[in-house]
Amino acid sequence: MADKPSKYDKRYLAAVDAAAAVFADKSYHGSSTLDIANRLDIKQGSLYYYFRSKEEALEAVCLEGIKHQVEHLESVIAEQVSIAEAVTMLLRYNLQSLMDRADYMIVFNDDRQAIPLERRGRIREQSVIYHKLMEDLFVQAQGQGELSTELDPHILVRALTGLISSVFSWYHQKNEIDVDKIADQYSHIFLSGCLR
Amino acid sequence: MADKPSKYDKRYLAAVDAAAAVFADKSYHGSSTLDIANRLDIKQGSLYYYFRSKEEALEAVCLEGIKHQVEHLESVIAEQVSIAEAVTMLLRYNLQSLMDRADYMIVFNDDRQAIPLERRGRIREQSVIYHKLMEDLFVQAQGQGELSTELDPHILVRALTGLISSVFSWYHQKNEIDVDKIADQYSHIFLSGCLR
DNA sequence: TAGGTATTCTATAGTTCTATTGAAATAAGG
DNA sequence: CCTTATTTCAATAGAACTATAGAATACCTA
Repeated sequence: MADKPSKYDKRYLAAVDAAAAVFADKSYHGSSTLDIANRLDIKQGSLYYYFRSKEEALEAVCLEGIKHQVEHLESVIAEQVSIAEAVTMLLRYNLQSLMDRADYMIVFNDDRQAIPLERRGRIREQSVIYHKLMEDLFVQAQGQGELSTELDPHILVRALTGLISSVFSWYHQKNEIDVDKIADQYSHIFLSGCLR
Repeated sequence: MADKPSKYDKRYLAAVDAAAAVFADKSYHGSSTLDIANRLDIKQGSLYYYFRSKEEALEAVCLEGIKHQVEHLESVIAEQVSIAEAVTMLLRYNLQSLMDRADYMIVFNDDRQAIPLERRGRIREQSVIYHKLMEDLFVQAQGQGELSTELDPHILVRALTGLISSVFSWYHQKNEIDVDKIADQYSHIFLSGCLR
C-alpha cells in the first residue's frame, strides 16, 4: 500500500514546507514565490513544477495545518474521557503542535482567509467538522450533567477555540516554555474559572 | 481648544476610514492604494495628499484601533470595581467595539504585524501598556484574595486576551447577536469555568 | 471678482510579481 | 553507453502596484 515516496513526493513536501516557513514569516500576501524558491535553493520559475499557483501552495499548507487537529479531536472523542480530560488533552496537543509544527499552525491561523472563496471549500469543510465535533462533545457533556446547561454550546466552542488560538502568543517567547504547565492552567481557567 | 475640524481633517479621517474598510476586507497586503482611492471616490494618486505611504495609512488605522481599548481599560481600573465586574466590562466593551468599529478592530487584530519593525514602536507601546495594565489588575485581585494565586498572572492575561480575540469570530454572524448575553457567558466561563 | 491656497487629477517612472515556455541539465533504466 | 523521463533553468510577457511631479480645478477671503 504505502509505496516508498518518490523523489517527486519528497521534493513536493519540501516545497510545501518551504512555503509554510515563508508564509509564516512574512504572511501570504507579504511573501513572493521568489522567497519560497530561494529557501528551496531553486529558481523562482521551477516552483511551478510543483504548484500550479501560489494559491495552491497556500491551500496545501493550510490543509496540512488543520488535518492533524481534526484527527486529534476525533481520537479524543473516541476515547470517551470526561470533558475535563478532553479539554486538557486538546489544549496540550495544540500547544505541543505549536512547538512542533509552528509554521503550519501559524499559516492556518493567520492566512487561511487569503484563499479565494472558490478554493476555500476543502478548508471550510475541515473547519466545520472541527467545530461540529467540539460542539457535540459539549452537548454530550451537558447531557451527562458534567457541564453547566446554562452555557450555550456554541459559545463554549468559540470560547475554547479562542483560548486555543491564544496559545499562538507563546510562540515568540524567548525562554523555553513549560507546555504542560501552561496547558493545565488554561484548562483550569476554562473548566473551573479563575476566581478563588 | 477644540477647533472645528477643517475640511482637511474631515477628509483625512474619511481616508483613514476608507483604509480601515479596505484593509479589513482584503487584508493589508491584499489591498492596493487604488482600492482605497476608489472607496473615497478619488484617484489613486490623490491619496498621497493625505498619506506619505500605504504603511502610514495602516499605522493610522491600527493606532485608532487600539486607542479606545487602552482608554477603556484605564477607566475600568480607575473605577476600582471587583475583578469579576472588571472582566465583564472588558468583554462587553470589546464585543460592542466589534459591532461599532469592526474595521479598525479587525485591522488591528489581523494586520498590525505588517507594519515594518521600525515603525511599530507606537503600536507596541500601546500593546505593552494594555498588557501591563491587565496584569496589574490580576495581581492586585490576587493580593486581595479575589483570584486564585495558583494561576500565573501572565497566563491569565493571555487567556483573557485570547477570549477577547475570540469575539471576532462573531463578526460574520448572519443574525443579530445579543452582545450582553455573549459577553456575560464569556465572563462566566473565565471567572467560574463551565463545569457544573 | 481677483488672487491665492487647498485639493484633486493626469501621466508616468520604476519596481516587483506571477506564470509560461522551451531549452538545458540531470538522473534512471536497460 | 544510449535512451528516455524527470527535474531544473533562463528568459520574459504581461500585469499590478507604489510613489512622484506638475497641471488643473475648486474653494475661500478680501
